[in-house]
Amino acid sequence: MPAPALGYTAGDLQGNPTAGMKGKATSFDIAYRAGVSQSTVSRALSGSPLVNAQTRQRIERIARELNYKVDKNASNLRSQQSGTLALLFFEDPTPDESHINPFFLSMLGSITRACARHGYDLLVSFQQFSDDWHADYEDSRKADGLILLGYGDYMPYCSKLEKLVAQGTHFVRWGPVLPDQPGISIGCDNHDGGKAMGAHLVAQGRRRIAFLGTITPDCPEFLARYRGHAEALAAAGLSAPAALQVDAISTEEAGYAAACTLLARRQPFDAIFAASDLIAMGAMQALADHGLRVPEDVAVTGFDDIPMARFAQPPLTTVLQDTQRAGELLVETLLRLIRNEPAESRLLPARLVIRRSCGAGGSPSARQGARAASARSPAHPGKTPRRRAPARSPSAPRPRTR
Amino acid sequence: MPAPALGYTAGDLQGNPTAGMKGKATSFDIAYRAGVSQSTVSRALSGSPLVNAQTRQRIERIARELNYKVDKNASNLRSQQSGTLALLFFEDPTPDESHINPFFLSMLGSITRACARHGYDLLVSFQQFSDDWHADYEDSRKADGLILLGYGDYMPYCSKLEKLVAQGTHFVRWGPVLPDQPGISIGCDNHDGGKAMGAHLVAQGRRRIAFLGTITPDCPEFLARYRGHAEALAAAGLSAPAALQVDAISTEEAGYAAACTLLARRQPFDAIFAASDLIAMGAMQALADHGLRVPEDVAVTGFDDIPMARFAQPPLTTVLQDTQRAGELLVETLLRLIRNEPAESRLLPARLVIRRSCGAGGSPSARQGARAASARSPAHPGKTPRRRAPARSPSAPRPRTR
DNA sequence: CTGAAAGCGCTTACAG
DNA sequence: CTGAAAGCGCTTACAG
Repeated sequence: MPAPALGYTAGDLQGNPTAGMKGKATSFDIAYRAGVSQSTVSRALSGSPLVNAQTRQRIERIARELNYKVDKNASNLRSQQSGTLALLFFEDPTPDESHINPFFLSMLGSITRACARHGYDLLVSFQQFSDDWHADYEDSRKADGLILLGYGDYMPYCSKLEKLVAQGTHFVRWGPVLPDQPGISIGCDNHDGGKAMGAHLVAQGRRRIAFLGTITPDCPEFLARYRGHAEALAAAGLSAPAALQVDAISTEEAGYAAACTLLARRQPFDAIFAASDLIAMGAMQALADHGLRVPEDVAVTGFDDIPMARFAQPPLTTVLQDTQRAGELLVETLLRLIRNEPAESRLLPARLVIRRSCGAGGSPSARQGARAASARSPAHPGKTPRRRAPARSPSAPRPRTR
Repeated sequence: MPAPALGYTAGDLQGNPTAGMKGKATSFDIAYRAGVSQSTVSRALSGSPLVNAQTRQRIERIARELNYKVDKNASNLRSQQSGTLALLFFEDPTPDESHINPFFLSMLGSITRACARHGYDLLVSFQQFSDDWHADYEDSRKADGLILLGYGDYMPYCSKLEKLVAQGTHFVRWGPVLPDQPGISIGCDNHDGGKAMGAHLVAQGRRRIAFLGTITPDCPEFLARYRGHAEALAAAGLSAPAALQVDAISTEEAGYAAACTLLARRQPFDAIFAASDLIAMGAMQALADHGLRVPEDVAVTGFDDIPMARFAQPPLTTVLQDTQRAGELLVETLLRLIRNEPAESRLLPARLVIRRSCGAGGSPSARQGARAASARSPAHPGKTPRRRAPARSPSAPRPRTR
């Protein structure tokens, strides 16, 4: 019996396209039906220019008919790359079953999309700091590189980053860009954002501005926001007294507690700059529970512009971190690293988003009117809708005396 | 020169543990150093009981020293499974760069954790309905099974599910459990949740209850909520008039628009049951813009209990879908499918979460008092905090006349 | 308990 | 433009 012509044995491949096919089709099945070698099938399907156009079409048609998909495990093994990026979340403050920080969730969305655009898959994993995460993904060839996301204690984190660098792992990290940072980071210009917010509150006539958020070196992002803020105050001849700063991690609970602590200190204040929106939401809750009005009694602002910031009552003035852009940049940078192209750390601009919680936008009297009107008229509708306060309305500083 | 003893050539492996190692270590490297065969290394590291305890320890130590990790591509290729699940999101209504529904984000969190608990990786992908998603992941052996998540037009979706079933793909889907559903679904008991909410609003004394949310068969989940609601009304001798129902997909924008449409119809109503929290948040915004108070003029309730529901002003009464449990069940069920164990569709109980937006909890007079007090006293703190309204306080029905 | 060997399904020099 | 061959790094019968 003569040896088969093209390196495969006919086996049970005769007959109609799918009859007799056990399990998934392989490139040999396609080759047999197309009357070419398996190499040619591989080339045709991977878009190699070395294939005759007609042959390619025939192969593609057959592949479609057989519902053939290249086996990623085999192709990855052979080509020594995975076509996959791994996203590692760190949730140090909330290792329990609680909800994930919505800001990171937004990042997740944009990273996922960016990966898809670049033809990469995304492996997602939630990590504890104790985990031996630094090695797993790239070493086991599940991913070509890592994206690191999450607040967290800075020092232990840093030493893990060094290990990653030493191992030659490809990674980018979302976080503050610091001088002696191991590896590459993409972050938001926290200092600038904090400064803009401080200046804005001052322009609104606020004079005694509290800051809620941990400002130890463990929390370099909050620290940078605080420093920018303090700089803006100083520029206006104001100070950021220690009595008006309370530590808080980025949760509503911490924000609530921090605001209560602040209130218990009995120091007058007319504004709260919270280091994150979550903290701000908790603080607003606490203020409401103490019978204080936002922004009439206390202006409250946050940082991040998470989706629910718009839906706070009143809508929360905050600093937008452009997660869309961040996700794209993170993925792009990581891909450059993987391809051994030059790549560098980057700071994304922070943008002030002015809503009503800072006292800008809809004036108090308009609010007052609305309230009075609504008291008169229970739910029968048809009134002309009040214009929604535009997100970025210019706002005259309201002078305040304490 | 004698042939090497154990099937590998010494190569550049002499010297200290890592010197001379090009790239990652392989099981052959470990075998060489441990003085055993590569097979034994593989067995030891995969936890086979067929390995001498001492040998195993030696191998494990060396593997640690060399920072060795099993190559997933190779092991997956060989064992024909990936140890990975794929999570496919469908975002039909919002194909743009906008934010993802926070409810699904919560699910993502719980699914990720459930996967980790079971030792699986999670591949995440956002899909358009047009995509040929039904085949890709499992066929290319990137995942052992799929988790399908997302609202969406029901009919086209359904035919894709049939295709998946025909192909023998392992998948579970989050969504309504319907009689002639292809494949396995895990969902929330939307009917029951809607009924509970309807009954609750009636018990609060509300009589003309609007429903915001699309109730065509395209949206079987909203439809089920609506039907449960209507059933509760009927049980109380009330009706759910068509004039008080407005279609809306699950976004704040749609909720805002739907509430405006409702108001423009000039039909009296004293409550809005929104088919989702996002719709409810938008509706509350619209009501506020029309000078209507929640809950004094209109009670508003939602569905999902997304994180920001607690932070609405007033906090939103809603129906909790237990995403923690759902994620776990989704993963567990899929794993059973993959292992060819019996598995079945399941309905998770819905739980009413009572906050202030429905008129229960903190009484109007208390609110009034708080407001008056706050008007008197600008931000100097130290007052006794008002008790936060307990999440599930028993509430006497407040009679209402229109 | 251990080793020698086959083979998972590809990609990619190498040779024409 | 195409084919024959090697080999990616494992797992797993098979034989002792």
